[in-house]
Amino acid sequence: MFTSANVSERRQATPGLAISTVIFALRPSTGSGRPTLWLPLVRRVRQPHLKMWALPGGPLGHDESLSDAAARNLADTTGLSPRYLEQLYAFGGLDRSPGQRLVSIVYWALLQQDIAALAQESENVRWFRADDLDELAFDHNEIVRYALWRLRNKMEYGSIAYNFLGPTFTLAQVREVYEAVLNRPLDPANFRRQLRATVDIEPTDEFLQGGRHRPPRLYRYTGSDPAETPSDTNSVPSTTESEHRSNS
Amino acid sequence: MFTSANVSERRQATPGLAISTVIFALRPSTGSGRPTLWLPLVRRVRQPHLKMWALPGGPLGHDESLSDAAARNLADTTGLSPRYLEQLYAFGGLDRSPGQRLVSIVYWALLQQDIAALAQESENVRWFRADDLDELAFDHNEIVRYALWRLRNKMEYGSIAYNFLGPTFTLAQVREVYEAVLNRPLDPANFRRQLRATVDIEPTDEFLQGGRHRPPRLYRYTGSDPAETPSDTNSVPSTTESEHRSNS
DNA sequence: ACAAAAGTGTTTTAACTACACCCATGG
DNA sequence: CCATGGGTGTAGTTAAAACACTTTTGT
Repeated sequence: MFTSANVSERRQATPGLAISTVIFALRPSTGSGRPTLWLPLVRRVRQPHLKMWALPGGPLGHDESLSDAAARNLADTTGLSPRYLEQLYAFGGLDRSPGQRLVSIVYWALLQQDIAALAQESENVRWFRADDLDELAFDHNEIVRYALWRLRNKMEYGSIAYNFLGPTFTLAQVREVYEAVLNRPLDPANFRRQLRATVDIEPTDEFLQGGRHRPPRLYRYTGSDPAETPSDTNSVPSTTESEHRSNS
Repeated sequence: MFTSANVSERRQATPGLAISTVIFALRPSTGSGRPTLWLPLVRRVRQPHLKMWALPGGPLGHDESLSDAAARNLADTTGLSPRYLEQLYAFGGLDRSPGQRLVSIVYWALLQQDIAALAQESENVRWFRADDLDELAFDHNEIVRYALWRLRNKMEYGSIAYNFLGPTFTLAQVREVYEAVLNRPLDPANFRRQLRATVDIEPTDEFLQGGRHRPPRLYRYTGSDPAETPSDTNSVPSTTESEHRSNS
């Protein structure tokens, strides 16, 4: 994954540059059927940290933007393309990687729930619960922890939840997403109202059939969808979600 | 500033990597005495974009962390050290720089008001009003715009305002900072209360003398001060300011 | 008809806005 | 003593939390 060069030499003119991606998806937990947060990791096939699990990543191609590289990580490991993709942070600590100095620009991605179910798994690609991970290669545990924090944070005033869902969904499904990510129960009544207050959602004429009870109405998200980190070709992140604490 | 190598060859194994820094400081505006937002730029002394103004920056040293490099940018241009320093974003668009492909990891910094007044200026280093800049080199206009957005955003629920101020300050000074950054007037009465509600501030026994009117009380900031982007040596940003929209 | 989720209404609480008002000091 | 910024009080508004309640379906 990472071009790890000859171990031993550390003083080098240019530090290595790699792109890695934290890929989140909601999948039914093994115990209860409730959806929980998972992410795919790849087993390292070379030194350093041979055979340990690590975030998918690799060097930056000459002709791809940073986000393109991240999307390629995702395609290479899962065969899928992300519903949501945003830069997380650039990690450049001196001792992140034994051997060559390595700077990693890390992205994080969200996959649509039903599509994520199609993700390929193999001997060297496996899904893990985001909450309790074993020891990963490099500083990847810390990176995942930070990505989780960002996800939860963004969840609280964002419209990113819909990126886990298909084109239509019930309000209860949205709530399930929130509960899975934030890891706590939410009041259905209040949650519904808050969502409806957000104008970015609109009811359809359809209802989800096949449930055990009263069929819930299906809704559709109407916000400008991948409105995050848009003009990445021009390299500037978007400035959506302006929080306000106005005064006077 | 930027290692701009031989123009002409673009296909190269490793893209160039540079660190740049957006440095904000509050200085008295030329017109009114009111403080406004300024930032120092450096004039480019080589191609590309010769003689244009640009963000201070340079290559990453072998032995310095990303934030160290940003702090060094700051010291090289202003002779000062930042009160606040945080990673902004990694810019890696394909056409940011004519010639070699260049990835810039950009930091942003805040300077303490009175210390910023000591900053060196020269033929090739000059301060500009953050709000109306001429055309800068590379994509630096966009970068500054994004940094401004982040600053204003963070201002609204953060404790970063104190980084513009000295160890003690009046509440009106804090308000001046907010007004300068957010660019709108704030109600003094309500502002005071909101600040006091934030427990991170504590009154001293002293009062600021020499004003034209009733002497205002001086306060001290008590929050964990540079609590942002702390363990950068270990490369992981901090997870302070958790916003909450709790539910149930 | 009954269980359970879908969906609505209502009370309480907290936070913020707007603005009137008093206080203390320099001129 | 008066102009001005420092500082306090308070009514009105808005949003959210808590929870009781009604509706609609499958079994």
